[in-house]
Amino acid sequence: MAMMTKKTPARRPTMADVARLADVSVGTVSAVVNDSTTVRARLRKRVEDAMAALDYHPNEIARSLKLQQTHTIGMVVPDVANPFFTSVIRGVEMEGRERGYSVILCDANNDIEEERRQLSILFSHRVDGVLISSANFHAAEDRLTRRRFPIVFFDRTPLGFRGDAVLTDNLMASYRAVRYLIELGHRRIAILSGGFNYSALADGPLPPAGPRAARIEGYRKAMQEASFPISSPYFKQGDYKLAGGYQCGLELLGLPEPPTAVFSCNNLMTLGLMGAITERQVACPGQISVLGFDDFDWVASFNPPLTTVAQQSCEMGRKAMEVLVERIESPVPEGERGQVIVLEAELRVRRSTGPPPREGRS
Amino acid sequence: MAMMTKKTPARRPTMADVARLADVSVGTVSAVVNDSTTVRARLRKRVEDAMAALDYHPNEIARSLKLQQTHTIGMVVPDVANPFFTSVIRGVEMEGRERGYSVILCDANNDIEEERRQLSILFSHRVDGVLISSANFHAAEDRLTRRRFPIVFFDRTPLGFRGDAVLTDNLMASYRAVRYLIELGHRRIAILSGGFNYSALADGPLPPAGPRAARIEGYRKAMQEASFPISSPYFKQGDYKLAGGYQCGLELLGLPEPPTAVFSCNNLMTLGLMGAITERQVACPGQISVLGFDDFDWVASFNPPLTTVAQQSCEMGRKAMEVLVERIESPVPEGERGQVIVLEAELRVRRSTGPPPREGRS
DNA sequence: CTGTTAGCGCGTTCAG
DNA sequence: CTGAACGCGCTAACAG
Repeated sequence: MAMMTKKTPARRPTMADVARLADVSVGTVSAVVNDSTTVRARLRKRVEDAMAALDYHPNEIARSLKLQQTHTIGMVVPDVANPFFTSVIRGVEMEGRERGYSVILCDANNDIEEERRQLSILFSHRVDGVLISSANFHAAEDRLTRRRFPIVFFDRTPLGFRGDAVLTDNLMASYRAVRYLIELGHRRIAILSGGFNYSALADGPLPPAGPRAARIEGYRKAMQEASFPISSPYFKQGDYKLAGGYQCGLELLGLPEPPTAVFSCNNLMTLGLMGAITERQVACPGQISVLGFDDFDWVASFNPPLTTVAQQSCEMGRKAMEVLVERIESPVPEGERGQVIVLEAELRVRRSTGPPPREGRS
Repeated sequence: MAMMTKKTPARRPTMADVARLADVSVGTVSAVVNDSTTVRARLRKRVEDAMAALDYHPNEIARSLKLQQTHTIGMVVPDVANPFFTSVIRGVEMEGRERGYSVILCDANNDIEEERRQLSILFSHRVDGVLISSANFHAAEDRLTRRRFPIVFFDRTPLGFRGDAVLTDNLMASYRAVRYLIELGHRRIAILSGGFNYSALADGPLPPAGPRAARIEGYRKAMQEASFPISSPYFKQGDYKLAGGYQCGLELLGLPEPPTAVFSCNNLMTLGLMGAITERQVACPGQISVLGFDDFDWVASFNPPLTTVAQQSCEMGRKAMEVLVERIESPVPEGERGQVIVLEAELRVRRSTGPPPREGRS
């Protein structure tokens, strides 16, 4: 029963098919596919016609097996839904397209175990390299960097990192942001930072040392330089998520002496904060100024339009891909350090920041 | 010169290496990798240890070549940066992970020529199937559906489509949205729709028939049912982008008799519209109510929080992947129609909608 | 210039 | 249960 099922299941044309139709050898077909110049125009034409007639697409899998390279790279991000990463992905895509690389996208979902699994799958697929914003640098560095496998970190790197990476100058970015607030006349400035939201910390010896520490440090530096105290009720740890920003916002607003400005280190938390401000009917920037990290379409349409520090997210993707391809095509010499590219962020002043209210001045 | 470059360039362990180390045959190693039950526990253990010691990852490329399937699918979206697609991608990722498929992401950038190229690359990579929100159904349908290549459309489909697809019930969604506005007492209701922004239209016989037509139709139906006139100044065509929404918003607000409510068919245009409203200092929802399409983190944090129609974007991704895998693993019988899954959207009432101002009532 | 052929790493058969 | 042999589609080296 069911004898003739799957007989010739829509087999895709192979080089041999093309060769047969064009009445040449597979070697010749291969030559025209890889456009070696050693094929006469007439023959080439015949081959190309045959390819078109058969709708032949070279089997990249077979080619990969032979050439030992797949023209595919893996990209693992902690959260595809975060607009920052979305924008980086876009940059990677663009650059990849131009350089002939496809990208396999993996969402690690901020889960370190998942990340390990994803990496393993990428290895199996024999990607030529990996782009990663890792939740666990230690493991990733150990498994990849030491093995001389082409890998470029972006957004986050481990402490004392020696490989290739593309990063934002977070310290300078947040320093400038807070300085701007200070110049506006603010003195009671709160910071809404992320907490350690990675389980990675439980078992890894290295702290994430991602953007978080640098952003806090920039705040600290600016405050200290102005000889302003950093009072602990103004130092809030969120969860990098909307809910945390909302909660911290309510707490800040409920303080006996609330801050006149808040520097929010993360886009999602900024949203939560604005939600709290709107709900409590506090005037922004009249009563409280808000300066957030990351700039997207929606921040300018907010009410009020948000002043932000804009990372060059798309550019970060492009550069990361560029460096990766460079490494793939000419591996780094023995014992050489990788290159770390640092991107500047830009302060975009809109209307959520202004001078502090009267009673807020010294 | 340079005699010994690339000598053994960090060769990855192969099955033969594992077999040698475990002192078994490759056949046995293969058996444990594919966990055939025909391997004794003791032997299996030895093989697994060897794999771990060598950090062996099965070569998925070789396996793909042999098995004629890559466990990889291609996903092409018109715009990776659009939060709607981001969310769909997330769903696809999740479902793919569970079912053992990796996804190669392609951003067609709303460019039809680019889409064609991406599809060709995906074919070359021998993806097992494709998920697509196409800018050009005609070409895509022709090239894929007719060839019995597993493909699932999402978000947008061609008119009279007969294959597999996962869609939102856009007509019902917008009908309900507009009805809600009508029940609130509005009568002068404007619609902010997208225009034909795809060059596809120039050469294809089929209109995109994406969400656009259905959303307009829902509006028309609700208005007609209430016997309200659809006045042409209230029927705005944007460009699906922020700038277009802003521009249309200004025009709407500048009308001698401005609408008391606006139904915006696209998330980016909603943002532009809100920008215009904020800038003109028009009270929302006091003077004008706004109801937008698509629901994301930021809409609830807006001032005022936006009332929206929420598509099940993540679910759309999951379902699309589910159907695709189903097709891959058991191809549709000759002549059978594909299945079209329709997802309901949900109205999320927040504070950007309210009754019309006094002078707006009949 | 063009044809022929040996693997790339793996899964599968088949005879032990 | 094992070991050897073949072929998936392609590239590159060599032979003509």
